[in-house]
Amino acid sequence: MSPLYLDVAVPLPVYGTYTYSVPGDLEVRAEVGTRVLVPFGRRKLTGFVVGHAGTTEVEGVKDIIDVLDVGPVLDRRMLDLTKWVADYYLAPWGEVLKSALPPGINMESRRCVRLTGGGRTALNEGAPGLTGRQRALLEELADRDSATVATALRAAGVPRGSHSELDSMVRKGYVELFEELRPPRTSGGRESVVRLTIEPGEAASLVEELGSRAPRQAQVVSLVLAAGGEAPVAEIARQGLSSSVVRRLCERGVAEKATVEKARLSTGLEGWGLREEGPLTAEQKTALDRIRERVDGKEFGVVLLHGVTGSGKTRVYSEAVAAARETGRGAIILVPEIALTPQMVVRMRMDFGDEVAVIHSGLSLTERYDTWRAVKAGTFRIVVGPRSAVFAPVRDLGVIVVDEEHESTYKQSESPRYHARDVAIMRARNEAAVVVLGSATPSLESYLNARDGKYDLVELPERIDSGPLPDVEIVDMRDEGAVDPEGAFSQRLIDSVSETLEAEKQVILFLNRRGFASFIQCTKCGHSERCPDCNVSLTYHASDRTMRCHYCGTTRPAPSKCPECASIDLRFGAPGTQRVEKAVRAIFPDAVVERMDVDTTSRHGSHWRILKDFAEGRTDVLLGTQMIAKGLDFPGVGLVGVISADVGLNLPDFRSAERTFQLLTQVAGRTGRGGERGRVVVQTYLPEHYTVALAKAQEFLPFFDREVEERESVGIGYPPFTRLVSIVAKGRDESHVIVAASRLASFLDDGAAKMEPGPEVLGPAPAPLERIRGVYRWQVIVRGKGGGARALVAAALSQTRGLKLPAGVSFTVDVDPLDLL
DNA sequence: AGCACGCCGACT
DNA sequence: GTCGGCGTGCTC
Repeated sequence: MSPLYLDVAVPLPVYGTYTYSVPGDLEVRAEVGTRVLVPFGRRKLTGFVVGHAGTTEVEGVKDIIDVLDVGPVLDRRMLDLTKWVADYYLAPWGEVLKSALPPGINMESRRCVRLTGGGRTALNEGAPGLTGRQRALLEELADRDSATVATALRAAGVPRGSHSELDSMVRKGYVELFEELRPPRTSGGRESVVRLTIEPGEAASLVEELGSRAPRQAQVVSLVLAAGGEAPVAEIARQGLSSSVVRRLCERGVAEKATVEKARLSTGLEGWGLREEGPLTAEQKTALDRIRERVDGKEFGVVLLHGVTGSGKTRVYSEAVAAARETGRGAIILVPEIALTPQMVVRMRMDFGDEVAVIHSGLSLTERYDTWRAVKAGTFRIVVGPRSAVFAPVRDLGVIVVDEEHESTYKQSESPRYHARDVAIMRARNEAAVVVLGSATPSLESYLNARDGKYDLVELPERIDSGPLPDVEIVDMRDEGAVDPEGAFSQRLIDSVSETLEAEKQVILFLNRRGFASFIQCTKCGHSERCPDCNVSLTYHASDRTMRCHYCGTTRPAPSKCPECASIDLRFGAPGTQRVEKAVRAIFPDAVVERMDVDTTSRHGSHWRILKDFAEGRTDVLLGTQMIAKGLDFPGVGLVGVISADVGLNLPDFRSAERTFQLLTQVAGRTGRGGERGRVVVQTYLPEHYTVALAKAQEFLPFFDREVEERESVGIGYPPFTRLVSIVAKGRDESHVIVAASRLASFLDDGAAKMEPGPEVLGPAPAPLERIRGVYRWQVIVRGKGGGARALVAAALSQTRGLKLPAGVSFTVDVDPLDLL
């Protein structure tokens, strides 16, 4: 008995699923989990079959056009997982499904335009009676076969949204519109490779042996060796070597030809040779025992590894993956940014060879698709990748590693706003797998879960082969003050930089410039105004000279003198990296200075160029934002200077202390890598702030305890003691935005009153970024214990969606927001 | 997200 | 009087 109707989720910001009927000839193929091409309004797009229905109430049901897959691309588990993500993060299921699949595989129709014969004639005759724009459009189209309507109009300089030029051209018969259905990305996905069948050592001596006798064969062997034991035949041909050379090698029995899935790392990071490693430390062994126990028992569990970089976390990850493989299971290793973790890629490659697929931004859409298919097919059993790799279709998953689990890159900033670590935990729960979280500065929520026994906690001590902890000096800027005209440097920091440069060591200057918010701070006592209810800095609003709390909306007039010490010496904000660069160049005219922030790295590759120049000693002073806090090791660094530790602390956000501590710890770790004791100088107006004071000691635990206290004590508490949902109303008409936000807030208030325990509704208040490009933003925050806040918002949204709201206002919902900016 | 329909100002 | 701009609402 075939189902009559399909439930189809579409990848659009619409909620719920759509019902389609199935033509008889497609009934067998339209299984749950396949993608289907469906008519949607005037267009066609790819939807996902998420269920079957025997009957429907919906009128005007349309037929699906086609089934795009042979067999489901999404199995039951993946459907369940994505459904959970959609429900939990209040995101459309179709959007989640789309982001769980490789990008670029979905068909969609696009409206395209091409020149007609008449149009070409008109153009050749000088296009009489046409406007300049129409002419430009024809000329543009004459150059190419066809273009999408949008591209053609843009190229011809027609303002966005104006179709009249096009319409009149169509009427004249010069151009015609047609619909193009972009096909899914399919490529062969396979390629022919040469693989050495002998050991690398053996191969190396073979190169010598062949030497001048068979130079071509020697060349091929060394080429393949350099490529990591396997190289595409096409690559060898590109070097001007004929295939007969390869054939000889195969006949010789030292190599073989094979066809493989074409998905490999193209960065040349492969290395040979086994690293000499001692036995596991006691702590590593403990961690591994915990992991193995569960992997072997096919039991869900989470293990948190707390240890600094180089304390051997990567080795534990590798052993965990090995444990999974020994029982025939696969693994996923999530990394915050693949470009910054080449060591992880090399390590996994070395330990697991061609079982490993690496997903990185350098892959083309085709390569991503091919990799995904190969993972699904079981060709790869281990996937290393960023956030989205949590959805990799690894078969029989045994282990998920989340490296640097506290990193905010794991939270997607666009819909669906999921947190890859949390999705990983949910996926592992569903598939009876083990999650290994690792960090030197764990997130408060993970550490708390560990402390409370929900996770296994394993502390890894400082690595043995490293130098002593760097010496951290705090410069109290209230006493010392800035001595340069740009207001950036204390005399002590200038002296430290001079000494370091004289000793021919390198300097890193760090300035967390993420702060957009101007704040008012007293230069005498360091006081900055905070909200008594929310324990966050009040933000200065220049427009009406007020201080406002962005959580609860409290407003008070901006002080003209410090409320604590009555000083009138108040300052607004702090200098940014550009201003600091100017200062550095003025104070140290002979030093080679390089600045690294979003502005200097927008050009492709400049990121690497700057880091490479610094790593290789061509730069004396590297100045930058948190970009420089992560990634590569710089053994030549003698000093890390933090221009201001305060910028992050003054952000109106409950996580500002945690972020600052993580950043200070990370940036301090950039020095002392060469075995010598490094030096860190931190400038601050808040030397007594627990974050700064405890960062000096570089110990996580005291900070954790203190921060837990802070979070727990503010009202009903901040995460992880409560959970937040942030809703931002956005629109061009400020009064409409306020009305919409207020109405939503009262809706939520009513709902909260009926709940036990009732979540708390904060706001509406202007978002810290109150207006971006003419769009006003007002925020409502719901906080509650357990799933209360989420449930309340879900209920309110389902009602407000049918409710008449002021025109031109949309809501952005963020469940478990990492920040409230 | 597209895409169409529908309602108000400057021109043939 | 139309053309053409942009807001409002729907898509099984």
